[in-house]
Amino acid sequence: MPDRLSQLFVRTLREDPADAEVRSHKLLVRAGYIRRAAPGIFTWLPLGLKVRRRIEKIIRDEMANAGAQEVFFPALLPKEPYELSGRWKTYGDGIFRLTDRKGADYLLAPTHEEMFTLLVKDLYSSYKDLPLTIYQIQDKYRDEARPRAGLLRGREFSMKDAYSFDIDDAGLDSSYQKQRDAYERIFQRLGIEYVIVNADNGLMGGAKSEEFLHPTPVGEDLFVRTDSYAANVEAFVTTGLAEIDASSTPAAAVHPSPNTPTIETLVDFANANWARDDRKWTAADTLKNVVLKLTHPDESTELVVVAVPGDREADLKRIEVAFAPAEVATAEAEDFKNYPELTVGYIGPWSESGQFLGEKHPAKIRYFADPRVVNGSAWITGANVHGHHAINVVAGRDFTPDGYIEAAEILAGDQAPDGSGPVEIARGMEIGHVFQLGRFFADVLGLQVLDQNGKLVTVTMGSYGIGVTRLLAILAEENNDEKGLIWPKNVAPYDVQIVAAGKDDSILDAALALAGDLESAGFDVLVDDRAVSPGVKFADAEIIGVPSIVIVGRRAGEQIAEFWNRGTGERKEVHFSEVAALI
RNA sequence: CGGGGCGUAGCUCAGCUUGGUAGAGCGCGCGCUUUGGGAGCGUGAAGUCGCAGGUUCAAAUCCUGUCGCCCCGACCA
Repeated sequence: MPDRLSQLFVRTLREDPADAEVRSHKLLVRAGYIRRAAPGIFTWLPLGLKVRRRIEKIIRDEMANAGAQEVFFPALLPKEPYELSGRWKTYGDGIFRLTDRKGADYLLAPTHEEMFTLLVKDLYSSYKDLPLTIYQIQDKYRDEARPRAGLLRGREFSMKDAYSFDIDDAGLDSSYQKQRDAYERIFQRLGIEYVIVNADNGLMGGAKSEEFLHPTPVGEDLFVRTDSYAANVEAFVTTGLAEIDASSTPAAAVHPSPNTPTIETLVDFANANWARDDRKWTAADTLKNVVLKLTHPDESTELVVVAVPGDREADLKRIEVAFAPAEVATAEAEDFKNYPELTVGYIGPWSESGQFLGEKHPAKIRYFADPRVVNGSAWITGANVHGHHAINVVAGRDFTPDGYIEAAEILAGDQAPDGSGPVEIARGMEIGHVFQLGRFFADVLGLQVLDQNGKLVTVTMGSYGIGVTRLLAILAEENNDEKGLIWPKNVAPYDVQIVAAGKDDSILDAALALAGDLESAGFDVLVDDRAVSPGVKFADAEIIGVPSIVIVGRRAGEQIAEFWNRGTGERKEVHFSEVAALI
């Protein structure tokens, strides 16, 4: 029997919910697909579940094509595996923790690397068992500091996570490639635009890491791209900077510089008082020294100073990557108390007696610089004396950083590392992530197998995730108009929605008969059999977004219906027998 | 965690400045009419005004505290 709208558990809303901001969130709630249960946590109604199942179907298809087998882990897990991997701690407030009646600690899994690793360890012990790729589609839990945008960033979300297990790096490369290919097919089948970008490997080390980003203004990640290069800004590597010949640069000198609290005022002051012959000073001539507080995994803290050219902001995300696994925060007044060497507002690598910042220099504070601070570059920077700046402070001559890290923000127009020219910057939402974990989890959890020589070797792993409910939200975000949702055919909750438009019983009978025929022909059919005015039915059909709508009305007696393409808006009268071919 | 906004009927909101009978639209029930674009008329049910304390003869409204939600930022394998 086709589903009848009069019986379907759904209620459409005429107005946008007050707590929704992004389009997908508003429409999914208004059209009766989901309901909010708690911040970032949603209840799924029949329509929403149907779409979700259809997305999962496509993912399962492609996982099967890629030779991956489905398993299913609990969402509620004991803490021990996570203690072994260290993530019970490193996840911090990001996981939901709970305690059973005996006082034992549990967590709602944010992701399942440990469990997959232990399962394979449990069952397999020979190289002959490998390679293996297994996956699950399971709800994940993360206690996000701020859930937002409905399904796009929830605290409970469905994710397909796959893991590959190989004996050697070549095997890992091959398993990785299979999943990567599968991801491309999945996103293509779903009609979701994506870019593959190089990503940061995070805490777990490993070799390759690539993110599938969907370019969208509601995205949370920034990425850069050219025709041939794409990377998350976190993974962008600055290259192609040549050393500068500083042999004619005058010696560094300290000058008073009152009332220059910002880069802008400093540049103005420099041009007014230290004018140079060849050109004006610009922000790019100043060196900004940012004081950061590192919190190491053992909870110890340390202040470090990071230098970036004054015309760029320091990018904390990029810096975080460089200092991982330490956590990075900007230093606050409190933190400076223990560091009287630091003259806030006038911090610099050099003072009149020579290099000042750096592990082996008077301040004993580690000093790092962005690669743009090339040897020979000359800077206006703090002189470590209140109210004074130094000019012509030359990198490599007057100071040498303890190390170089990617610290400055990336700007549109920067050169791509592969030489393909200036990059553009865009916003994207992560929809998939493939990456080579390597042996991190296998090491800490002891996943080893015997190789051909009878020797124990540690297995190498890959991890491959796709956010299922996030994909659904993105599909809703991309496929709609002012009237409502417009689902792509392969994920729509129904193939066709039949609207019985007219009060005569014969119209409803004809609609039901047509529905029965279409269902027999293999279509998933929804019939609007309600005793409401046609306007209501049309409006609901539009917001629900089934791509093919068939109106059975005035000419039902002649077996004539109107076929309505929700996407194009095109409507035309056709004989009942022709409907199937149009769906 | 920092900044901003908001909690009044199932939903979207008004009322609060200036204290005095708790409202509208939509939705929901019933009756009649209507049936190709959220239809009409009549009638009805529905609210501890987030919570707690205080001021007052009297608090949705003023004061204090507290909880929650949304947005921006920080954060986000």
